[in-house]
Amino acid sequence: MTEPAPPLRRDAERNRQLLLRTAYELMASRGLDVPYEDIARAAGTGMGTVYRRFPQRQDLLDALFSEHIDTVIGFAEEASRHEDAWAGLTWFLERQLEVEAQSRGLGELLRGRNQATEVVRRAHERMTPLVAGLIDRAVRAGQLPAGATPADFAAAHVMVGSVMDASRAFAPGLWRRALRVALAGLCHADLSGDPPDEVVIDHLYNDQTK
Amino acid sequence: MTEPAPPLRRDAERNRQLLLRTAYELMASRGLDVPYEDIARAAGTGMGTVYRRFPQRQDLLDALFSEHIDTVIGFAEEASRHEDAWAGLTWFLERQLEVEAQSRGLGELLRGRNQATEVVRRAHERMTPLVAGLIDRAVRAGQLPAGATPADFAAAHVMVGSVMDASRAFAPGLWRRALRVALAGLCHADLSGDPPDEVVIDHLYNDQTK
DNA sequence: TTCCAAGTTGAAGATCTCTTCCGATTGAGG
DNA sequence: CCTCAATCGGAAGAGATCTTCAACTTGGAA
Repeated sequence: MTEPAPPLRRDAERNRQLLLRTAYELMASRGLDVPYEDIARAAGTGMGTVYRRFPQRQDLLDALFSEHIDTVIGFAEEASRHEDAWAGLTWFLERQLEVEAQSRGLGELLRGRNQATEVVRRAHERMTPLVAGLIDRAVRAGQLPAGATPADFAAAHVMVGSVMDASRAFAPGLWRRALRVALAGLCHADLSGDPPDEVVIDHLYNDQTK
Repeated sequence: MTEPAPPLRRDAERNRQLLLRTAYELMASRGLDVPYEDIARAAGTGMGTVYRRFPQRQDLLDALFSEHIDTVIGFAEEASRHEDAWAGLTWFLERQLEVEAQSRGLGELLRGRNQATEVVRRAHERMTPLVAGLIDRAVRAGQLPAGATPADFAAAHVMVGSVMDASRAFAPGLWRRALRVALAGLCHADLSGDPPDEVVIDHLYNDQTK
Protein backbone atom coordinates (compact mmCIF):
# COMPACT_ATOMS: atom_id res chain seq x y z
CA MET A 1 0.00 0.00 0.00
CA THR A 2 2.45 2.61 1.18
CA GLU A 3 5.01 3.54 -1.44
CA PRO A 4 8.56 2.27 -0.82
CA ALA A 5 9.49 5.93 -0.33
CA PRO A 6 12.96 6.34 -1.81
CA PRO A 7 15.48 7.66 0.70
CA LEU A 8 16.14 11.38 0.65
CA ARG A 9 19.34 12.88 -0.52
CA ARG A 10 21.70 13.63 2.33
CA ASP A 11 21.20 17.42 2.23
CA ALA A 12 17.46 17.00 1.91
CA GLU A 13 17.30 14.74 4.94
CA ARG A 14 19.37 17.21 6.93
CA ASN A 15 16.99 20.02 5.97
CA ARG A 16 14.02 17.89 6.86
CA GLN A 17 15.30 17.27 10.35
CA LEU A 18 16.22 20.92 10.73
CA LEU A 19 12.77 22.00 9.66
CA LEU A 20 11.12 19.56 12.05
CA ARG A 21 13.15 20.80 14.99
CA THR A 22 12.54 24.41 14.07
CA ALA A 23 8.82 23.97 13.48
CA TYR A 24 8.42 22.09 16.74
CA GLU A 25 10.02 24.91 18.69
CA LEU A 26 7.96 27.59 17.02
CA MET A 27 4.69 25.69 17.42
CA ALA A 28 5.44 24.89 21.03
CA SER A 29 5.44 28.57 21.86
CA ARG A 30 3.21 30.09 19.21
CA GLY A 31 0.72 27.36 18.37
CA LEU A 32 -0.01 25.53 15.14
CA ASP A 33 -0.66 28.57 12.99
CA VAL A 34 2.94 29.62 12.49
CA PRO A 35 3.34 30.76 8.85
CA TYR A 36 5.49 28.54 6.67
CA GLU A 37 7.63 31.57 5.91
CA ASP A 38 8.53 31.99 9.58
CA ILE A 39 9.50 28.34 9.84
CA ALA A 40 11.65 28.58 6.72
CA ARG A 41 13.35 31.76 7.87
CA ALA A 42 14.05 30.36 11.35
CA ALA A 43 15.50 27.22 9.80
CA GLY A 44 17.51 29.20 7.27
CA THR A 45 15.90 27.55 4.25
CA GLY A 46 13.57 28.80 1.56
CA MET A 47 9.83 28.36 1.68
CA GLY A 48 9.99 26.09 -1.29
CA THR A 49 11.91 23.58 0.78
CA VAL A 50 9.17 23.47 3.38
CA TYR A 51 6.50 23.01 0.74
CA ARG A 52 8.46 20.34 -1.07
CA ARG A 53 8.80 18.25 2.06
CA PHE A 54 5.42 19.02 3.62
CA PRO A 55 2.99 19.98 0.87
CA GLN A 56 0.07 20.04 3.29
CA ARG A 57 0.26 21.44 6.78
CA GLN A 58 -1.18 18.13 7.95
CA ASP A 59 1.93 16.38 6.66
CA LEU A 60 4.05 18.61 8.85
CA LEU A 61 1.79 18.19 11.87
CA ASP A 62 1.77 14.42 11.52
CA ALA A 63 5.55 14.26 11.24
CA LEU A 64 5.93 16.61 14.19
CA PHE A 65 3.47 15.25 16.66
CA SER A 66 2.68 11.62 15.90
CA GLU A 67 5.23 10.31 18.36
CA HIS A 68 3.94 12.60 21.09
CA ILE A 69 0.44 11.43 20.31
CA ASP A 70 1.60 7.83 20.60
CA THR A 71 2.95 8.73 24.00
CA VAL A 72 -0.47 9.97 25.05
CA ILE A 73 -2.09 6.82 23.71
CA GLY A 74 0.40 4.92 25.82
CA PHE A 75 -0.74 6.88 28.86
CA ALA A 76 -4.32 5.86 28.15
CA GLU A 77 -3.34 2.22 27.89
CA GLU A 78 -1.34 2.33 31.06
CA ALA A 79 -4.17 4.11 32.84
CA SER A 80 -6.69 1.53 31.70
CA ARG A 81 -4.65 -1.16 33.43
CA HIS A 82 -4.68 0.76 36.68
CA GLU A 83 -6.34 -1.17 39.46
CA ASP A 84 -8.06 1.89 40.89
CA ALA A 85 -10.22 3.21 38.06
CA TRP A 86 -10.52 6.73 39.44
CA ALA A 87 -6.80 6.94 40.04
CA GLY A 88 -6.28 5.78 36.47
CA LEU A 89 -8.55 8.47 35.10
CA THR A 90 -6.98 11.30 37.04
CA TRP A 91 -3.50 10.04 36.27
CA PHE A 92 -4.26 9.93 32.56
CA LEU A 93 -5.83 13.36 32.41
CA GLU A 94 -2.96 14.91 34.32
CA ARG A 95 -0.30 13.22 32.16
CA GLN A 96 -2.03 14.35 29.00
CA LEU A 97 -2.31 17.93 30.22
CA GLU A 98 1.30 17.97 31.34
CA VAL A 99 2.32 17.09 27.81
CA GLU A 100 0.12 19.85 26.46
CA ALA A 101 1.63 22.28 28.92
CA GLN A 102 4.97 21.71 27.24
CA SER A 103 3.67 22.55 23.79
CA ARG A 104 0.91 24.92 22.94
CA GLY A 105 0.75 23.39 19.48
CA LEU A 106 0.23 19.88 20.75
CA GLY A 107 -2.52 21.12 23.02
CA GLU A 108 -4.30 22.73 20.11
CA LEU A 109 -4.02 19.47 18.22
CA LEU A 110 -5.23 17.19 21.00
CA ARG A 111 -8.08 19.49 21.93
CA GLY A 112 -9.26 19.93 18.38
CA ARG A 113 -8.98 23.67 18.24
CA ASN A 114 -7.76 23.29 14.68
CA GLN A 115 -8.61 20.94 11.89
CA ALA A 116 -8.03 17.53 13.39
CA THR A 117 -5.40 15.45 11.67
CA GLU A 118 -6.29 11.92 10.74
CA VAL A 119 -3.66 10.87 13.26
CA VAL A 120 -5.48 12.74 16.02
CA ARG A 121 -8.82 11.31 15.04
CA ARG A 122 -7.46 7.80 15.22
CA ALA A 123 -5.84 8.54 18.56
CA HIS A 124 -9.14 9.57 20.05
CA GLU A 125 -10.84 6.54 18.55
CA ARG A 126 -8.24 4.46 20.29
CA MET A 127 -8.40 6.22 23.66
CA THR A 128 -12.12 6.78 24.05
CA PRO A 129 -13.00 3.12 24.68
CA LEU A 130 -10.23 2.89 27.25
CA VAL A 131 -11.56 5.95 29.06
CA ALA A 132 -15.09 4.59 28.79
CA GLY A 133 -13.95 1.39 30.44
CA LEU A 134 -12.33 3.27 33.28
CA ILE A 135 -15.45 5.36 33.75
CA ASP A 136 -17.64 2.27 33.92
CA ARG A 137 -15.40 0.76 36.54
CA ALA A 138 -15.25 4.00 38.50
CA VAL A 139 -19.02 4.35 38.47
CA ARG A 140 -19.47 0.77 39.65
CA ALA A 141 -16.93 1.41 42.39
CA GLY A 142 -18.88 4.45 43.49
CA GLN A 143 -15.99 6.75 42.62
CA LEU A 144 -17.97 8.59 39.96
CA PRO A 145 -21.66 9.49 39.89
CA ALA A 146 -23.91 7.51 37.59
CA GLY A 147 -24.33 9.15 34.23
CA ALA A 148 -20.70 10.11 33.76
CA THR A 149 -19.58 9.65 30.16
CA PRO A 150 -16.39 9.96 28.12
CA ALA A 151 -17.80 13.23 26.82
CA ASP A 152 -17.66 14.58 30.37
CA PHE A 153 -13.96 13.85 30.53
CA ALA A 154 -13.47 15.34 27.09
CA ALA A 155 -15.26 18.45 28.32
CA ALA A 156 -13.07 18.52 31.43
CA HIS A 157 -10.05 18.21 29.18
CA VAL A 158 -11.21 21.15 27.08
CA MET A 159 -12.03 23.17 30.19
CA VAL A 160 -8.67 22.76 31.88
CA GLY A 161 -6.98 23.31 28.54
CA SER A 162 -8.75 26.62 28.10
CA VAL A 163 -7.38 27.82 31.42
CA MET A 164 -3.96 26.59 30.39
CA ASP A 165 -4.10 28.54 27.16
CA ALA A 166 -5.41 31.65 28.83
CA SER A 167 -2.81 31.63 31.59
CA ARG A 168 0.27 30.07 30.00
CA ALA A 169 2.01 33.42 29.65
CA PHE A 170 1.66 34.68 33.21
CA ALA A 171 0.74 31.71 35.44
CA PRO A 172 2.05 28.52 33.84
CA GLY A 173 0.92 26.33 36.70
CA LEU A 174 -2.60 27.63 37.11
CA TRP A 175 -4.06 24.79 35.05
CA ARG A 176 -3.34 22.36 37.88
CA ARG A 177 -5.71 24.26 40.11
CA ALA A 178 -8.32 24.17 37.36
CA LEU A 179 -7.73 20.45 37.02
CA ARG A 180 -8.44 19.93 40.71
CA VAL A 181 -11.68 21.84 40.27
CA ALA A 182 -12.69 19.85 37.21
CA LEU A 183 -11.92 16.50 38.81
CA ALA A 184 -13.68 17.34 42.04
CA GLY A 185 -16.59 18.51 39.94
CA LEU A 186 -16.82 15.26 38.02
CA CYS A 187 -16.97 13.39 41.31
CA HIS A 188 -19.63 15.53 42.90
CA ALA A 189 -21.78 16.99 40.14
CA ASP A 190 -25.16 15.64 39.23
CA LEU A 191 -24.55 13.98 35.87
CA SER A 192 -27.74 11.98 35.75
CA GLY A 193 -29.75 14.23 33.42
CA ASP A 194 -29.63 14.60 29.63
CA PRO A 195 -26.55 12.49 28.91
CA PRO A 196 -24.43 13.94 26.09
CA ASP A 197 -25.08 12.30 22.76
CA GLU A 198 -22.58 9.63 21.71
CA VAL A 199 -21.24 11.79 18.92
CA VAL A 200 -20.68 14.83 21.13
CA ILE A 201 -17.22 13.64 21.99
CA ASP A 202 -16.22 13.47 18.33
CA HIS A 203 -17.49 16.96 17.71
CA LEU A 204 -15.79 18.29 20.82
CA TYR A 205 -12.43 17.08 19.61
CA ASN A 206 -12.85 17.32 15.87
CA ASP A 207 -14.95 20.34 15.15
CA GLN A 208 -13.43 22.86 12.81
CA THR A 209 -15.55 25.82 13.93
CA LYS A 210 -12.14 27.16 14.81
CA MET B 1 -15.20 66.74 28.70
CA THR B 2 -17.13 64.77 26.13
CA GLU B 3 -17.89 66.77 23.02
CA PRO B 4 -21.52 67.89 22.62
CA ALA B 5 -21.67 65.45 19.69
CA PRO B 6 -23.86 67.11 17.08
CA PRO B 7 -26.85 64.98 16.12
CA LEU B 8 -26.50 62.87 13.02
CA ARG B 9 -28.35 63.59 9.84
CA ARG B 10 -31.47 61.53 9.53
CA ASP B 11 -30.14 59.16 6.87
CA ALA B 12 -26.89 58.76 8.77
CA GLU B 13 -28.70 57.87 11.96
CA ARG B 14 -30.80 55.35 10.09
CA ASN B 15 -27.68 53.74 8.65
CA ARG B 16 -26.07 53.70 12.06
CA GLN B 17 -28.96 51.79 13.57
CA LEU B 18 -29.05 49.45 10.61
CA LEU B 19 -25.36 48.75 10.93
CA LEU B 20 -25.67 48.10 14.65
CA ARG B 21 -28.50 45.63 14.17
CA THR B 22 -26.68 43.90 11.34
CA ALA B 23 -23.35 43.73 13.14
CA TYR B 24 -25.02 42.40 16.26
CA GLU B 25 -26.64 39.57 14.36
CA LEU B 26 -23.45 38.64 12.54
CA MET B 27 -21.32 38.76 15.68
CA ALA B 28 -23.85 36.75 17.63
CA SER B 29 -23.38 33.83 15.29
CA ARG B 30 -19.87 34.32 13.96
CA GLY B 31 -17.98 36.04 16.77
CA LEU B 32 -16.29 39.41 16.94
CA ASP B 33 -14.00 38.97 13.97
CA VAL B 34 -16.57 39.55 11.26
CA PRO B 35 -14.91 41.61 8.48
CA TYR B 36 -16.23 45.13 8.07
CA GLU B 37 -16.97 44.31 4.46
CA ASP B 38 -19.38 41.55 5.46
CA ILE B 39 -21.18 43.86 7.84
CA ALA B 40 -21.46 46.52 5.16
CA ARG B 41 -22.72 44.10 2.56
CA ALA B 42 -25.27 42.56 4.91
CA ALA B 43 -26.51 46.02 5.83
CA GLY B 44 -26.54 47.14 2.20
CA THR B 45 -24.14 50.02 2.73
CA GLY B 46 -20.60 50.69 1.61
CA MET B 47 -17.60 49.94 3.77
CA GLY B 48 -16.83 53.62 3.99
CA THR B 49 -20.03 54.13 5.94
CA VAL B 50 -18.99 51.61 8.56
CA TYR B 51 -15.57 53.24 8.90
CA ARG B 52 -17.03 56.73 9.10
CA ARG B 53 -19.28 55.78 11.98
CA PHE B 54 -16.98 53.33 13.75
CA PRO B 55 -13.37 54.19 12.87
CA GLN B 56 -12.03 51.67 15.35
CA ARG B 57 -13.52 48.24 15.88
CA GLN B 58 -13.64 49.10 19.56
CA ASP B 59 -16.08 51.90 18.78
CA LEU B 60 -18.38 49.38 17.19
CA LEU B 61 -18.01 46.86 19.99
CA ASP B 62 -18.72 49.48 22.63
CA ALA B 63 -21.83 50.69 20.83
CA LEU B 64 -23.00 47.12 20.30
CA PHE B 65 -22.40 45.55 23.65
CA SER B 66 -22.24 48.20 26.35
CA GLU B 67 -25.88 47.79 27.28
CA HIS B 68 -25.52 44.03 27.47
CA ILE B 69 -22.49 44.49 29.66
CA ASP B 70 -24.47 46.80 31.90
CA THR B 71 -27.01 44.03 32.20
CA VAL B 72 -24.33 41.66 33.39
CA ILE B 73 -23.07 44.23 35.88
CA GLY B 74 -26.65 44.46 37.11
CA PHE B 75 -26.65 40.69 37.61
CA ALA B 76 -23.53 40.99 39.75
CA GLU B 77 -25.11 43.70 41.86
CA GLU B 78 -28.29 41.75 42.30
CA ALA B 79 -26.32 38.63 43.17
CA SER B 80 -24.26 40.49 45.75
CA ARG B 81 -27.46 41.37 47.58
CA HIS B 82 -28.51 37.74 47.71
CA GLU B 83 -28.90 36.49 51.22
CA ASP B 84 -27.38 33.10 50.47
CA ALA B 85 -23.89 33.85 49.18
CA TRP B 86 -23.43 30.58 47.33
CA ALA B 87 -26.81 30.89 45.70
CA GLY B 88 -25.84 34.39 44.63
CA LEU B 89 -22.60 33.18 43.07
CA THR B 90 -24.19 30.36 41.13
CA TRP B 91 -27.08 32.54 40.04
CA PHE B 92 -24.69 35.18 38.75
CA LEU B 93 -22.46 32.79 36.87
CA GLU B 94 -25.43 31.09 35.27
CA ARG B 95 -27.06 34.38 34.22
CA GLN B 96 -23.80 35.61 32.73
CA LEU B 97 -23.29 32.42 30.77
CA GLU B 98 -26.88 32.43 29.56
CA VAL B 99 -26.29 35.85 28.08
CA GLU B 100 -23.12 34.60 26.44
CA ALA B 101 -24.98 31.61 25.06
CA GLN B 102 -27.16 34.03 23.13
CA SER B 103 -24.20 35.75 21.50
CA ARG B 104 -20.90 34.24 20.65
CA GLY B 105 -19.48 37.72 20.23
CA LEU B 106 -20.49 38.85 23.68
CA GLY B 107 -18.95 35.72 25.13
CA GLU B 108 -15.66 36.46 23.41
CA LEU B 109 -15.78 39.96 24.79
CA LEU B 110 -16.62 39.03 28.37
CA ARG B 111 -14.11 36.23 28.46
CA GLY B 112 -11.31 38.32 27.01
CA ARG B 113 -10.59 36.15 24.01
CA ASN B 114 -10.03 39.33 22.06
CA GLN B 115 -8.54 42.66 22.89
CA ALA B 116 -10.57 43.81 25.86
CA THR B 117 -12.47 47.00 25.36
CA GLU B 118 -12.12 49.70 27.97
CA VAL B 119 -15.80 49.10 28.68
CA VAL B 120 -15.12 45.45 29.46
CA ARG B 121 -12.17 46.26 31.66
CA ARG B 122 -14.27 48.65 33.70
CA ALA B 123 -17.05 46.11 33.95
CA HIS B 124 -14.70 43.55 35.46
CA GLU B 125 -13.28 46.15 37.83
CA ARG B 126 -16.81 46.77 38.95
CA MET B 127 -17.85 43.14 39.31
CA THR B 128 -14.76 41.60 40.84
CA PRO B 129 -15.20 43.19 44.28
CA LEU B 130 -18.82 42.10 44.33
CA VAL B 131 -17.82 38.53 43.54
CA ALA B 132 -15.03 38.73 46.10
CA GLY B 133 -17.55 39.77 48.73
CA LEU B 134 -19.82 36.87 47.88
CA ILE B 135 -16.90 34.47 48.03
CA ASP B 136 -15.87 35.74 51.46
CA ARG B 137 -19.37 35.28 52.73
CA ALA B 138 -19.65 31.83 51.17
CA VAL B 139 -16.36 30.72 52.70
CA ARG B 140 -17.41 31.96 56.13
CA ALA B 141 -20.70 30.14 55.72
CA GLY B 142 -18.83 26.95 54.90
CA GLN B 143 -20.33 26.87 51.42
CA LEU B 144 -16.94 27.22 49.73
CA PRO B 145 -13.56 25.83 50.79
CA ALA B 146 -11.04 28.23 52.26
CA GLY B 147 -8.69 29.62 49.64
CA ALA B 148 -11.32 30.24 46.99
CA THR B 149 -10.65 33.47 45.11
CA PRO B 150 -12.31 35.57 42.42
CA ALA B 151 -9.72 34.15 40.04
CA ASP B 152 -11.19 30.71 40.63
CA PHE B 153 -14.56 31.93 39.49
CA ALA B 154 -12.99 33.68 36.54
CA ALA B 155 -11.33 30.40 35.65
CA ALA B 156 -14.63 28.56 36.02
CA HIS B 157 -16.20 31.15 33.76
CA VAL B 158 -13.50 30.60 31.14
CA MET B 159 -13.80 26.84 31.49
CA VAL B 160 -17.54 26.66 30.98
CA GLY B 161 -17.26 29.20 28.20
CA SER B 162 -14.76 27.04 26.37
CA VAL B 163 -17.20 24.14 26.38
CA MET B 164 -19.91 26.50 25.20
CA ASP B 165 -17.78 27.66 22.29
CA ALA B 166 -16.70 24.16 21.38
CA SER B 167 -20.22 22.74 21.46
CA ARG B 168 -22.47 25.61 20.41
CA ALA B 169 -22.95 24.20 16.93
CA PHE B 170 -24.03 20.69 17.85
CA ALA B 171 -25.04 20.67 21.53
CA PRO B 172 -26.16 24.17 22.51
CA GLY B 173 -27.10 23.14 26.02
CA LEU B 174 -24.00 21.18 26.92
CA TRP B 175 -22.48 24.13 28.77
CA ARG B 176 -25.01 23.72 31.57
CA ARG B 177 -23.60 20.30 32.32
CA ALA B 178 -20.11 21.77 32.34
CA LEU B 179 -21.35 24.49 34.67
CA ARG B 180 -22.64 21.89 37.11
CA VAL B 181 -19.22 20.25 37.04
CA ALA B 182 -17.39 23.53 37.57
CA LEU B 183 -19.61 24.61 40.44
CA ALA B 184 -19.44 21.26 42.17
CA GLY B 185 -15.69 21.40 41.70
CA LEU B 186 -15.39 24.79 43.31
CA CYS B 187 -17.27 23.47 46.32
CA HIS B 188 -15.26 20.31 46.73
CA ALA B 189 -11.78 20.95 45.38
CA ASP B 190 -8.81 21.65 47.56
CA LEU B 191 -8.13 25.33 46.93
CA SER B 192 -5.84 25.90 49.86
CA GLY B 193 -2.50 25.75 48.07
CA ASP B 194 -0.71 28.38 45.94
CA PRO B 195 -3.49 30.97 45.74
CA PRO B 196 -3.59 32.67 42.33
CA ASP B 197 -1.86 36.00 42.28
CA GLU B 198 -4.11 39.03 42.59
CA VAL B 199 -3.39 40.08 39.03
CA VAL B 200 -4.17 36.69 37.54
CA ILE B 201 -7.80 37.63 37.19
CA ASP B 202 -6.94 40.70 35.11
CA HIS B 203 -4.72 38.68 32.83
CA LEU B 204 -7.32 35.94 32.50
CA TYR B 205 -9.88 38.41 31.23
CA ASN B 206 -7.68 40.93 29.49
CA ASP B 207 -4.84 39.10 27.90
CA GLN B 208 -4.44 39.59 24.20
CA THR B 209 -2.44 36.44 23.55
CA LYS B 210 -5.55 35.64 21.57
C1' DT C 1 -35.37 76.33 -4.90
C1' DT C 2 -30.50 76.69 -3.87
C1' DC C 3 -26.52 75.37 -1.68
C1' DC C 4 -23.07 72.97 0.93
C1' DA C 5 -21.57 70.39 4.80
C1' DA C 6 -22.41 65.87 5.98
C1' DG C 7 -22.76 61.57 4.19
C1' DT C 8 -21.98 57.66 0.90
C1' DT C 9 -19.62 54.61 -2.14
C1' DG C 10 -16.45 51.39 -3.92
C1' DA C 11 -12.05 51.35 -6.04
C1' DA C 12 -7.29 51.12 -4.76
C1' DG C 13 -3.09 50.62 -2.08
C1' DA C 14 -1.12 48.16 1.91
C1' DT C 15 -0.43 43.79 4.61
C1' DC C 16 -0.31 39.22 5.48
C1' DT C 17 -0.21 34.53 4.30
C1' DC C 18 -0.66 30.77 0.98
C1' DT C 19 1.01 28.41 -2.88
C1' DT C 20 3.26 27.77 -7.21
C1' DC C 21 7.07 27.79 -10.18
C1' DC C 22 11.37 28.22 -12.63
C1' DG C 23 16.18 29.17 -12.82
C1' DA C 24 20.18 27.94 -10.13
C1' DT C 25 22.54 24.51 -7.29
C1' DT C 26 24.26 20.04 -5.77
C1' DG C 27 24.68 15.08 -4.18
C1' DA C 28 25.91 10.84 -5.87
C1' DG C 29 26.12 7.19 -9.39
C1' DG C 30 28.83 6.15 -13.54
C1' DC D 1 35.45 14.25 -13.40
C1' DC D 2 30.58 14.38 -15.59
C1' DT D 3 25.96 14.40 -15.64
C1' DC D 4 21.35 14.97 -14.23
C1' DA D 5 17.55 14.18 -11.31
C1' DA D 6 16.63 15.83 -6.93
C1' DT D 7 16.74 19.78 -4.38
C1' DC D 8 16.84 24.60 -3.23
C1' DG D 9 15.63 29.57 -3.04
C1' DG D 10 12.81 33.23 -3.28
C1' DA D 11 10.16 36.03 -6.52
C1' DA D 12 5.48 36.40 -7.90
C1' DG D 13 0.49 35.74 -8.35
C1' DA D 14 -3.68 34.88 -5.65
C1' DG D 15 -6.97 35.64 -1.93
C1' DA D 16 -8.42 37.79 2.28
C1' DT D 17 -8.92 41.80 5.07
C1' DC D 18 -7.78 46.52 6.53
C1' DT D 19 -7.91 51.29 5.70
C1' DT D 20 -7.92 55.48 3.04
C1' DC D 21 -9.76 58.64 -0.17
C1' DA D 22 -11.53 61.31 -4.07
C1' DA D 23 -15.67 61.83 -6.53
C1' DC D 24 -20.48 61.70 -6.14
C1' DT D 25 -25.09 62.28 -3.52
C1' DT D 26 -28.36 64.28 -0.37
C1' DG D 27 -30.76 66.20 3.88
C1' DG D 28 -32.22 70.26 5.51
C1' DA D 29 -31.32 75.21 6.56
C1' DA D 30 -31.90 79.70 4.36
